[in-house]
Amino acid sequence: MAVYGILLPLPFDDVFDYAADEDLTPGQLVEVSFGREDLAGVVWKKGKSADLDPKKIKPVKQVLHLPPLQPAMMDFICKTAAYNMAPRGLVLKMVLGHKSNQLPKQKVTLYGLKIKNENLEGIRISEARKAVFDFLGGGFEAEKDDIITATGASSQVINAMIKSGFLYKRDVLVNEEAEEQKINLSRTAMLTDEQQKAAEILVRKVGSGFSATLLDGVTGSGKTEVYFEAVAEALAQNKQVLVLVPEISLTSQWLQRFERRFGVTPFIWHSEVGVREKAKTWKAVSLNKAKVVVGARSALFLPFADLGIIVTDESHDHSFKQESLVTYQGRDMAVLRAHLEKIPIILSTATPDLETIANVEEGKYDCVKLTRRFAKAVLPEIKILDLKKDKPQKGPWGVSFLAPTLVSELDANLKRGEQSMLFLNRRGYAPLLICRDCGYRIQCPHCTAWLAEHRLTGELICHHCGFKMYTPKRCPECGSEDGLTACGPGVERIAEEVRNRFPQARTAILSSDITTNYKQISDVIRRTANREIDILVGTQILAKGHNFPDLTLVGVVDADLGLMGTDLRSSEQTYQLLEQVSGRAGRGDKKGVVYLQTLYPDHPVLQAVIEHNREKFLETEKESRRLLKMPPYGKLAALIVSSANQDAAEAAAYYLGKCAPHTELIDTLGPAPAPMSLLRGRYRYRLLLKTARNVSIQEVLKKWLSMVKIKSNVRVDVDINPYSFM
DNA sequence: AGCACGCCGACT
DNA sequence: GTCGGCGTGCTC
Repeated sequence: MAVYGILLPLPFDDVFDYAADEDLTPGQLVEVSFGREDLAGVVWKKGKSADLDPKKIKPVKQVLHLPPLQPAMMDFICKTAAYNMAPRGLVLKMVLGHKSNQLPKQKVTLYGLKIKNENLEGIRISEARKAVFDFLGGGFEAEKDDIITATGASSQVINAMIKSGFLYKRDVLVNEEAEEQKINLSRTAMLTDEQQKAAEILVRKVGSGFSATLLDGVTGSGKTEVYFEAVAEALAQNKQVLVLVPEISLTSQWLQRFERRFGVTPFIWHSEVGVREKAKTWKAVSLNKAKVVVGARSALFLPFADLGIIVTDESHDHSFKQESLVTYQGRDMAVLRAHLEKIPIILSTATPDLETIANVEEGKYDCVKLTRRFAKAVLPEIKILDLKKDKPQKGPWGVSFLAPTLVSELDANLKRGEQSMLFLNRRGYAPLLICRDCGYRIQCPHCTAWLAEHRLTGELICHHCGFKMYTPKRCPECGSEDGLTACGPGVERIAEEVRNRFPQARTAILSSDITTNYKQISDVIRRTANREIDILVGTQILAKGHNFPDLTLVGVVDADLGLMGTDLRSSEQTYQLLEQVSGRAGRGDKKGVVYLQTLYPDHPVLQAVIEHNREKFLETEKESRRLLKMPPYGKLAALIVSSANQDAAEAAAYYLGKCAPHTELIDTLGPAPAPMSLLRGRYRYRLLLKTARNVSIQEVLKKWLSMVKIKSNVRVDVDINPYSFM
């Protein structure tokens, strides 16, 4: 009986000792009992790690019939954990995925709708039940857990629905295996000379070890088609391919382009994919049957058997950063994985961030440029609308948020039969309700934030913790009947104004709280692409890589949003966002126009956007980062000290601050109450650690944290290279 | 993380 | 008297 160290998918950095009589190899997946539950774990090393009573060592229950993790994958787990200051077990948890694919399950029970959505008349339906009906509409089947997470309905609601005959259940064997993906490589792409040259450079990287290449192309230049060539090359060498995309841009549009090129649907991996499907994909990936996977950042932790290339699409996108459980920047971890697997990675974007540019300038990354838009398309003209001069005019529906010039241009565009888009990065109807009579502002009980009004659902919602309440009729403070007034615009309010001004136009809203799942988002995007929509009003989602050939006018309702942020990346992010949004206009053969509404027409970021002058923006931004010794010219880490008990959080934060290292190369700031000083019922304090580039910030953090005894009701979260300081 | 154990306040 | 709040400690 030999003892082995088994890494478990739990928040521990160390392995646990188990005994086995057969010979085990590191990387093998095993089932063990831990406490009262059974878990899948990974054999990490031979020999015992802890000095404990041999009677306590439990036996390995069984070796799972799954391919073992490869050494590069185990190395990736260790390095990801070390870099992000997370326990290795938590990184393993991301690798093993959802619980149900960790242990082989015999069967799984799926639920579907027994009756059609349309036949619901005369039946009283609660909010939760309605969500279940919507989720399972169109013959969709899902596991109970998936229905619960997707709809927020409780399991009692679902049980009641089964009992009263709304849902049927069906048992499915879970050990179904995916067919090997057959890729059609005989197709070829139509590329311009510039694209062809870029593609050739990328193709040559495949199969020649590690390399990182920035594919830097203006919006609409056909980056996707270019990196598809490198994908094709990897597939031709019979290697696997991983394409990482921002969570929301994995729409049917992207998939259609992929299918047109390769004749198959790739395996898809993101948060809305069901447990059963994930188990199938996980296995197919580890058995080298899945050749191409497209997914959100979590797909990076899939155990590929023979990976040949990684692509990150829209690689500047901030949704590659995970901010919960293990905090990591998916794009950076993708580069790390490519390095360990000794394969190329392509970072594709129109708006690279400063870190990536610095890596190119230092020769760590290669760079391939695409400077021209595809076919006849040209870059749109960008015009600034000074809201101080071009003041929005009140209408019979109330306050206006659109400058008269923008209104008349929208009108003209509508008359020409062309499409328009209005962009405002703010969900709901209004960001805040204020009482005109007593000045009271309705705040979230769990966070330092106002509650946003959502008029479509009649609710006030906290955009930070999800707290919801019905919109009160009277002011909760003074009881005034008509005092509550919506303050400022959200997309719903802009859409309301558009409908009032242009009742004949077909309008739609694209916002994560109205279009809540991939199906709905894809639907709006499809209708827009099919010209069934005249004016599309939307948030963030609009900025992401969609292709609407007939869209010729883009209006940015508030270009200043984010310009005044305290975040070191806020001007970079605003620049990227405006550039990306502008990039939606004029992708077909008609020229596009973009209007930026602003109160600060001379702001350098806006000036750089209208001139399409990225260099100018980058130079000023680099200069200020250099002066502040901020990334990429220094390293940065944030410590968030939080507790349900305010005194405990404050005490711990000040104690950390007192022990903070200060040297020539190391600087600490804080503690200060975090910008969101109360979040989800926890009081938060923040400290920032800044070091020179050649210092290992993780080592400094480790030493610092080991000096301080933190009480158990206080949590310290480390964020390496923080994006948001919230 | 998840779970049990255990020690104090509030309520049928 | 008991129910249940969460602070503490443990899992190989």
